Amino acid sequence: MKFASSYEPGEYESDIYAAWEASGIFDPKLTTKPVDDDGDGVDDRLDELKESISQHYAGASSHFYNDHGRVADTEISGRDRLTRCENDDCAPSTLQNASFNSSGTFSIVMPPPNANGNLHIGHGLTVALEDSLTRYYRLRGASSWYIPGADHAGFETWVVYEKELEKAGHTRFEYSREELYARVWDFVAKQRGNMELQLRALGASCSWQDLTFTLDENVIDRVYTTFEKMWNDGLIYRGEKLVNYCPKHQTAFADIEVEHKDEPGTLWDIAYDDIIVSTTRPETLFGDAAVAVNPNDERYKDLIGKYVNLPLTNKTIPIIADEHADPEYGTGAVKITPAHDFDDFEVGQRHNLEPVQVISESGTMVNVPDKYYGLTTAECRKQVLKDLKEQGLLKGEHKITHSVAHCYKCGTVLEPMLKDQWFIDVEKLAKTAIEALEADQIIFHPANKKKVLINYLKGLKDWNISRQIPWGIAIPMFKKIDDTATDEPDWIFDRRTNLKEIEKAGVKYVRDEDTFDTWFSSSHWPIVCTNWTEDNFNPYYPLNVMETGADILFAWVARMIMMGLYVTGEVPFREVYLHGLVLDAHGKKMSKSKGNVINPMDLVTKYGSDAFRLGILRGRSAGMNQAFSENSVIAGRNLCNKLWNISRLVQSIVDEGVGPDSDSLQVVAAVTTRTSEPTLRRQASAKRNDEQTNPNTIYTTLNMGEDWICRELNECLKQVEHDMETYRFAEAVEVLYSTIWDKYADWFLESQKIFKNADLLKQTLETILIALHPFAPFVTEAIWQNLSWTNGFIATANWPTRLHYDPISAENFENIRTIVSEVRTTLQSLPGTNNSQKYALLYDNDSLVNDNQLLIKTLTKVPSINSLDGSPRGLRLALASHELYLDVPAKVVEEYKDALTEKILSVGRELDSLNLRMSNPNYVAKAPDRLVKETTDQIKEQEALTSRLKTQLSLI
RNA sequence: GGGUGAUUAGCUCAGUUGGCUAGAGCGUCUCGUUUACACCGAGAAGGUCGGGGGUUCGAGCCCCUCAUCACCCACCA
Repeated sequence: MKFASSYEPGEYESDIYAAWEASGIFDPKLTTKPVDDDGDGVDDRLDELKESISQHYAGASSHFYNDHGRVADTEISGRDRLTRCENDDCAPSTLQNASFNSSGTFSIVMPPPNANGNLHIGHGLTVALEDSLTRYYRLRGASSWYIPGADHAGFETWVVYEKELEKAGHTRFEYSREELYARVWDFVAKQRGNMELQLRALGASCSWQDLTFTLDENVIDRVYTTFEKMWNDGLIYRGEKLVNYCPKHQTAFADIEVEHKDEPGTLWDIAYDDIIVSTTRPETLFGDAAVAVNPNDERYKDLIGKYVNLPLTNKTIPIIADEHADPEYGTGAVKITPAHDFDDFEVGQRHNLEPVQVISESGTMVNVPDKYYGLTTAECRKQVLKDLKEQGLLKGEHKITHSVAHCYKCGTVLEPMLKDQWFIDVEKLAKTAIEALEADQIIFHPANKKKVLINYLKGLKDWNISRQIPWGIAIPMFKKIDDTATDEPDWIFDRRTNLKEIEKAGVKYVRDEDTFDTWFSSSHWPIVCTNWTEDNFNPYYPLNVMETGADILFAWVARMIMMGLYVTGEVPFREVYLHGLVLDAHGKKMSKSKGNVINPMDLVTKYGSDAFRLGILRGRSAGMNQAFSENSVIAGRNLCNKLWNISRLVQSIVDEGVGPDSDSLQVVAAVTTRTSEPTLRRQASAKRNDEQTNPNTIYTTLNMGEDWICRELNECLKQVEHDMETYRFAEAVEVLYSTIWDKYADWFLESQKIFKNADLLKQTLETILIALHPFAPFVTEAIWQNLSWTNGFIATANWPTRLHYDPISAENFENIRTIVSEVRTTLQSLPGTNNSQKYALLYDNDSLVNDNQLLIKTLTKVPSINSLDGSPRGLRLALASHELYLDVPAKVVEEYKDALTEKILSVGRELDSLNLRMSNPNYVAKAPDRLVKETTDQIKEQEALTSRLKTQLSLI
């Protein structure tokens, strides 16, 4: 036997992944280049692919048996079969995904992890989700394409690199842009590779040949094309605007990158001659252009239009009226500093005030009296306050809480700074996106995010795409330096960003040193990953689904939608699945400072990749921030080991060579016949169409347990299909877990220790292995490779078709289960230990029990099952509506009396509540007949049970 | 200030358009080891579904209200 007694993931995972990767099964069946030999304008391979999918649905079986006991006609074509079986529970459900149905493809892109970083827990979740989807659709026959990516992570990487520079005693200012870019490129190249290995360890079935790096040439090319188009369309403009600027990193940010935090601060009252202004930033007073008061503020009405002296300077500034001033706040008078405050900037524009920049890009004071020149803002504030105090101009000081903008990376307080930057006019882009969203061209999971996104887009401001960091895609704009060429535009677009200076029509231009905001290039991700081009056939665009974190809904998803629509005229994806944050076991955010960070790779090493995937999907739903603990990974590990041992047992039975043809089975079958024979016997029904599975796998169900497991597996498949197509991953895992463990192992396999129907065991084991494969790819493949009768990879097997069974027989097995459970419960509640080995089970003229003695005996472990001779004795079982007794001495029965009385009371309570419901005339009149009948039946059942229990009690 | 979500067993969470006695994993307790698995088997305990009101024959689910928590956006001189 090849199977060890427990599954050790470490022994299999890397070999399995290597085999998958080498075989090329992760690459899509279709490329993006069309083949049209017959010239009908449709890609020929699409037809083939669709045909193979139809074949797959058909399951190529010549007969099938449905739940109504009829054998269907032979030779049903795939398509017909699909239609006919839709409501019949005998074929896999029709795939819900619209684009899958039309093209036979499934495409998904990976949100690119930082090329030179390590994967964190969020990546672990992303891969578990995306890979489960990919593998599911691959098994369903789609040409599946999971496109991996690596991010140059412009700002993140730059921050890391700059720290390295600092450590080495250097600064960025010692190098040119070109030198810095080259150095970071080398730095990243050296660090690269870890995360790609980690993706493999997580089992990501992505197409490595198509890995896209965010600085790949085709990416830059596409980004430049879009930029050029926008430039020509007038969507790009250069504006001197206030931007959030980090003095430490010396770059501007988009609004979205700014982190606001509530902090304690001070509001100072400062006398500007006759008027006292309130400010939290006294040091910026040198940049003041006015004092504003509310036009309706009676206190200051007479001062409007007058001039006051600006303290510590010899400047005078006007008092103006503006709604911006809130009479309720502070003194009601506010100083206006257009160059260093967003609101003030707007006030300044309204009143034609000249902005004066008093803080430099490195965060020191400029354009101020010599005394203050060169001080940092903090030093300057101190000095200004001191000087104001000495002059008696500081009139008040109030402690307040206000929100302050911080750099999301280093925490430095951001400085609003007046800068020339490239902006995108987002109005039209946002409008188009909103229309697409409102027309439901994209389905969101969770659904409410659509509304949230529309809300965001409605208030979107123009997008600053300039960044002053060298690590990124250079902005392809050049500024005229030749002043004599007055007819030429100041700025021109040109792709030659490898050159610092260019010449065009005899005029010299110099390149803008800035790089693009990474979100600008990232917004092209679905376009560049799928190789979408203007003139190309591409069955993979739009993507079927975009899976990413809910936290970057605005930063990324919104921009991909706008850009997709702008560039391709189509939405970039049909559906969006957003996952929430993975929190620690107590629902707290993971952070280095709290020390509660979980490294996914540690868990993979400890418990295996599958265990991690199962564990992180458990209990998780779209868009929710949810806790994660090692316990759920342990549960996943246990399932893998369980499955391994299930397979071990099945293989050992198969090795014994028993099957429907063998003599031994005939003997067993003879003593375990069905209580009810189905009207027609199904036959040769489970032949598979794929040569990767044994074409001789044919089974016949021979007893109730076998029919029952087929029914349960069908039900499980149906649920998993539904869950996958509605993105309910946790539910899919849940139903697989309980089907495999609680049903397949605990009942079916236990019963197969007697019956040993090898062909059915093979068939059903394949079913559960394939169904679990999307979630636990390694263990299912390891088992598949170890089983004696399977061929090829399970990763490319066909999704199971429904199993055929006798429904009446399947239902009868439930009776056996009830009997067995009650025997077990009763025996355990009797006084003493090892009761199961003490007392025999007695039955009276009961064919179900008579025919299944061996099974019941095995499952309950009672020493014997005997026909009752003479009058009843011992303890009568009550819940099962069969006349059964445990052969227990009178003395023991006596001790069971209390338990019995309690049981009668509890059944009585239930009966009361049922009767109460029926006594309500409105219930009978208004509730659906189905429910009323159900209640009536229940009352009958409970009454019968009560009377049985009472009889039992009276016997004692 | 605007918005979104949450509140169900000791812990973490399911509970799909309202409909059987509200489920799972982990934890707890009892019993069990003749070879698939102790990463196991059999059983058990544990919830007035955040509070209050309403709609309904019927509410964990729908409506109103209150409370608590979390997150997002805007913004606070």
